[in-house]
Formats: sequence, structure tokens, C-alpha cells
Amino acid sequence: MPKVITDEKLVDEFLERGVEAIYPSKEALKKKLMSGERMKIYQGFDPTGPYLHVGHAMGIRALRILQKLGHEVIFLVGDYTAKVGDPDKDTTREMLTDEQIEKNMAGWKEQAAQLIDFSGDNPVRFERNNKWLSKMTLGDILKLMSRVTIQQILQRDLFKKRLETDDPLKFHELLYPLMQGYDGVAMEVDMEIGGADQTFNMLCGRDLSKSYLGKEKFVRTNKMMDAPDGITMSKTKGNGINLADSSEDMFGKAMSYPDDHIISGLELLTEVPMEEIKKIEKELKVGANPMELKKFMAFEIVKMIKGEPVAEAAREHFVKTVQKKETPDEVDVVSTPVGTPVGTLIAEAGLAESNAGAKRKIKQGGVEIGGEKITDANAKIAKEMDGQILKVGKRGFRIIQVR
RNA sequence: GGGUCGGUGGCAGAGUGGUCAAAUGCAUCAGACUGUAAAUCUGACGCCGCAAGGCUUCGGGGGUUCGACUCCCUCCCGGCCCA
Repeated sequence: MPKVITDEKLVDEFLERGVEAIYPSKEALKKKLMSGERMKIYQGFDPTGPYLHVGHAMGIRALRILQKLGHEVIFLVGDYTAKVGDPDKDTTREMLTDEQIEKNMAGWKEQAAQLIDFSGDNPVRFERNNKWLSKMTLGDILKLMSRVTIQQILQRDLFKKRLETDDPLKFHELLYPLMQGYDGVAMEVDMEIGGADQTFNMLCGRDLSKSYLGKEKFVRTNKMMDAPDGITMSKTKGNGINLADSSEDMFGKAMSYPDDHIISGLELLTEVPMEEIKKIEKELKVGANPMELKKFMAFEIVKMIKGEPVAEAAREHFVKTVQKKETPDEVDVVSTPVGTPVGTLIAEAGLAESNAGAKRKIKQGGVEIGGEKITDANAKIAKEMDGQILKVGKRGFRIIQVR
């Protein structure tokens, strides 16, 4: 049994950094964490999309601290809750099929393993809630439902909103908070971590834990990080940095965050000490170049997920290809026979969605071969082009191999 | 069960017999500019075609018409009101 550590600094980090709120209170949780008692904590992730993103990374990082402190940590995949899908603002989600769910979660453990350890002497446990939820009988479900009132469930603002706007609200959607809450009951956990958007569900679970187990379940909600387009990042929307992205992509996506996300990005997505972040905030206010600081942020984000050497390489890649507009070191090869029209080649190389798309890019002046701008979509690939670089847009590169 | 309104491109949302491959916004892509893959500006944005043009699209199917996203029938799905 791993020993529980009561390192106050680490505990405080857990209680403060990236935290939106703690229920019932920060003080109560601190007391518990400093007591040396081993806690059982989980965070659930619904496999509604194939990638975990940096938003999840924030929660996973919190789990990592708890793992370090010696607590029992569970990474729960909501493969059963995903079928229902956490209700959205205005539309009922499609019920996902088992196959879709399996496909989505296939890489999750691996993606999460970049941040937490599923082996070692205090391994994080990987669980799926289908283990207990799929076994519930109607009787169990009735019992579960009898513990809450409709009024309580309808407190959830998006349920309210849907009723107000006359958007459909299906019965099973109301069950979602109960299902999620039941996870905590089934695993008999002492704490749940989740995004601030999960507050209602988690608090509902708190009530259920009390009711079923007579147990106080602590809840920590994470601050939400906004994606570049201003929409809160979520795996459903498919935007934001994914944990499965290449380090270069992560760096680039981070660089495309608006300037005013630099501070929140540093706080939520990196391990840069808060004192240092405060300093950077001041520098920004007195007119420091945001680009340099954003590069620092991007570097730190990649570093947290992939480690320092990889982050270093990603930064170099960015400076080289984006800032200096040079060709990257590693470029994929596309092989083609002599005489292929350039437009076709671009589409085949996957640098455009279709032939029409490729031609569009050519017309708009976004295509070069060997540094020469291509203006005619029908220009044919010639023998001399063997080994030259095909460049499409700012970041599409291929080495042409002429057959 | 009755009445009524609705189902449009990745999303949101106009359109209501030809001028519709379908306004607009978001997202996306290309270009310019720049301190960045930020911001801003310009342009593109179904597919095939150098083009002319063709083809496929507005919940599904059928019909009317020279011509339908627009009208009719039918089916499926949803909202609201009444029962």
C-alpha cells in the first residue's frame, strides 16, 4: 500500500491551481488531505470523441498530483454514460453506438499515459462505468430515481433553457446526472474532479453519495480554458489541442491562441510556478511582446505533455517553418508519375480535400514547387521536379518523387 | 387522437415556383499585412471541368410542372396548443 504524503505545498497546488470551486469547502478538503488518510478519487471522461484535449489535461494533471501524494486514483471512462451523452445547450445528442464508443476510446489510455502513470507502485486505475451501469435493473434505476426530485434535476440551467426555448428535451437526458452520480456511489469514492461545466452533475452525485453511502464526497471543479475561437474546448466540437496531436501541432495550435489567453494558458496548461506567471502578467501590461511570451506558453504546454526535449524541437520547428518560412527538416514524400497535373497531385497528397480545392489554392497563389509559384493547375509534373519541395499554403510540405 | 408550426450546406439561420449551388454569421482554407499559425484586411468556400458547361444537394419516397428548396400526396422525425 503506497504511503500517503502530506506535502503542504503540493496539497495547496492541488487546491488552488486551475480550480474553479471546491465543495463543500477548500478548508474541509485541505484538512482531509493533510490528515494522512488515503482517499479514493476519480475523474470521468466520456468517449464522445476520439481525442482527449488539453482541457482534459488540466483534470488529468490534478489526478497526477493526487497520484504523487499516494492517493488511490481512478481514470474513469464513461463508456456507458457516453451513450446518453451529457446534455448540450440546445440539442439532444445522438445516442452513440457501442462501436463508435469503442473506437473513440481506443487511444485514450495511451493519450492519458503521457501525464499519469498506469503502472508502478501507485498506479492509476483505468475503469469503465459500463461495468456497473449496464447491470442495473429497472428496480435499481427506480430506486436511484426516487432519491431525487424532478425539481432538483430541472435546476440545471440547460434543462431550464431548453424548456424555455421549446427545444426538445428527452426523458433520458434527465437521467444523465443520476448516472454520473451513481458512478461515485458504485466506486465509493471520496472525491470527484471535473470541469466546471460538470458542476451540476457532480453536486448531484454528492447528494447520491450521502444518500446511498452516508459519505461526504468532495468535489473539485476545474476552470475552463477557452479555445481560440472563443468556444469552450470540448472533444465534441473537435477544436483545441489534442493529446494525440504531434508536438509540432500542439505548439502551433497554442500559438494560434488569442494573445489574451496567454496568462490563463500558462496557469491552466503548464507547470510554470504561479509567481512566475504573475511576473509575466506584469510584463505584458507594460508592453512586452506577446509573441515571445506566447512562444514560452506554447513551449511549456508541449513540455508538460511531451517533455522538454520534444518541446524544444517543436519550438525550433515553429521558428523555422512559420517565422522564417523555411522548409521543415522532415517532409513526407509523395510519389507520382511524370505528367500528373499539379492540382491532382496536391489532392492525392492529402494537401487539399478535392481536386477543386487544390485548384482553388493554386489560383489563390498558395502553391509552390521548388520555390517557384505555380499558377496553372494543369501544369504537369516534370522529371526535373524529382526531389523538389511541393509547398501548399503555410504548412503543407511534400517532397516530390517522380516515377 | 385533433389542431398548428417546423426539418435547408460542418454549425447557426434566410429563402417559399425560374434571377438558387441556395443570403448572412460562425467555423474552415488561401493571400496581404504583421510582433505570431494573434488581430486586421482581401478572396475562396458541393463535385467534375482550362472554360463553356455538366452532375449531385435543401428529412425519405412519389407526383404536378417546360421548370420545385419552394406546390400536391405520403411516410419518418420534432416543437407548441387542445384532448
